Amino acid sequence: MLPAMSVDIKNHLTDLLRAALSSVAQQEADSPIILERPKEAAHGDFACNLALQLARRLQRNPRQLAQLLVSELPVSPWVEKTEIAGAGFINFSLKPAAKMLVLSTVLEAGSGFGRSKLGAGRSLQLEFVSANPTGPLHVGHGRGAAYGASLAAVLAFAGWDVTREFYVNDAGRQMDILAISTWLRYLEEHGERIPFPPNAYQGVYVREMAAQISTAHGARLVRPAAAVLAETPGLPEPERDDPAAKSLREQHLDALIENAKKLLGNDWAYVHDHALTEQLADCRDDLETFGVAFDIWFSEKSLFDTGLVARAVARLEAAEHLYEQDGAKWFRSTTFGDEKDRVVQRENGLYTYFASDIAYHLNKFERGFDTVINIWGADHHGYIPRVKGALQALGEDAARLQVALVQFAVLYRGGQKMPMSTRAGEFVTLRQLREEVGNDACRFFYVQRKSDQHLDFDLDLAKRQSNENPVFYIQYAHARICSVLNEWQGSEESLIEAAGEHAGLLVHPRELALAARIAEFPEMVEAAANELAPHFIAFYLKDLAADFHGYYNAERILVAEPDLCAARLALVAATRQVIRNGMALLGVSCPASM
RNA sequence: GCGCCCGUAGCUCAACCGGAUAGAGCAUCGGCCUUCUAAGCCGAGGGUUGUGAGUUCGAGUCUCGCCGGGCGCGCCA
Repeated sequence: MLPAMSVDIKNHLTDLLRAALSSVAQQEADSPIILERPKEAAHGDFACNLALQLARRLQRNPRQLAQLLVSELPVSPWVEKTEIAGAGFINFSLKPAAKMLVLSTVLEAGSGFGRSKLGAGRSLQLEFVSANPTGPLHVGHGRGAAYGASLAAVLAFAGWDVTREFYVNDAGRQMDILAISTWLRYLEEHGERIPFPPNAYQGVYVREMAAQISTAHGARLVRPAAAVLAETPGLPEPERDDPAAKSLREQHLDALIENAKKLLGNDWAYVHDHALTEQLADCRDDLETFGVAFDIWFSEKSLFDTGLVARAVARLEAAEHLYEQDGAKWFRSTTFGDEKDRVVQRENGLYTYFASDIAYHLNKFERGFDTVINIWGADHHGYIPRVKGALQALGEDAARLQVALVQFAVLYRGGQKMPMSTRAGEFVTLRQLREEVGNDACRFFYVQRKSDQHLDFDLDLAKRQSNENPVFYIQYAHARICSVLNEWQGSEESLIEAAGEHAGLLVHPRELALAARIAEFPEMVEAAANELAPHFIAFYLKDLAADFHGYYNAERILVAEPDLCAARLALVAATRQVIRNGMALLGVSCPASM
């Protein structure tokens, strides 16, 4: 028997071409050789456009060059024929046995099939979600979570050493607003009615936290409301929507916070931390249920506590990238291609969010990751030049930072766009979405689009348990295979044996197509990793399932001839394995029966 | 106004450093279950890839203009 498992057909063909190339044109021997899988079956199993690529540099007719290359190709036991087609493509057709080599590979590798060394163990940090812990995650966060988790899985499978990180914005004004919102609701519970500001957090979860505090501390945190009200400027009329009114409301809220801090003393920190802990726990629980896990929850506050923010700003200052204007410190980001310079330290001495973000990114780089990837909402795209600029100014190689932008997801129900105003607290939470359509459909729907493409999330479709729903289509293929293997009741080992010995019996066009699809999986993983595009996997799985369903309907698997039956079982068992491996990357389950 | 992203079948979207006749699903129409799960399969129709030029053996893909849509342009986070 031939050493089937050790042969990777694509590499094999590349080697053949490389050899031919060096004898035809020594000076071009290092040119990249790309093998494609032609869409058209008549074009063989692999196609190479090498002759077309090199024709001009070598000043030769592409077809003649292709002819030359073909005549220099070493003989291979796996190649049936080599043809020159079209403008100068070299098309390879493989012997049926060569196309089935992959079955042994899949069955032996199992859940490891498709694993790649592309990343070569290089360290990579992936930061995603990083939502403010000021309320439940909504459907927009869900897309970032699903995309990030799938991408992390793909990159890890492709050989990177991946660290998944959530940046916790626990230091800013937003957290203070959450704390004041909680305290005001608490006061309401105890009969101290202070008008609840329209720009505070309106959600029911705030009342829930207030109730928790009441349960634990009774009325201990009640302070006379009049004292707070007396020192806070009045709110403008609710109808007013002009910039001045908006500004007044923000001032009012800030004043409330300041007064509350004074009134509550240490209890302010208690309310603040309670709210933070609650929301963070809720967020973590939400994500975990969604199959999204993080290795590190990185606190923004810790950057201030360790002095890193001040240090980063000082370093920028020492490198003369800062200047003072109107009492504030500005980073000259225009030097690095930004539209305008940015404030890092305000007139009141407080650092901006940008300053802590510089510190955070500096910290990421200092931790030594080879590559740092941020997943941001597309509305943050204008933020990229200033962060990269700051890293450059600090003497870092900004190219180590990549930013993947995720567009918004828009929910549709009954063909109608669903409103998602966070202000009114009517937004759909990730939790609601998950519970409505289920984790599997949720994860899959989020990643079946290119991430930088707007996503229309059709709730009705996601819930439908029918052929219209791609998740079920793939899971159904898996369940069917389980059912067949169940019926057969043989051992896994015998299938590996069958794949090695009888795979040559598989010559039906659908069998060849299915095997070719299976063989493509490792390439899809690498492509998805390179392009940061887990949606490749989603599309691939749909194609794989389609190939299987077509085969299943056309041919019976459990046939009387034992060798043919075993070979077919090996083929579908390999299909099942690849479905599992692919679905695992997307965080979608594979039930054995449906 | 400036910057970034997008425009592909009736709808939602693919298209692997530019490759051969631009592909799927849904929807529409016509077929397939006494046999391993019909949540399936087979077939048909449906396109000047917004538009005009350019680059080259070759452009949905790259460059420029125009048209249309989204987002961003705070001492907010």
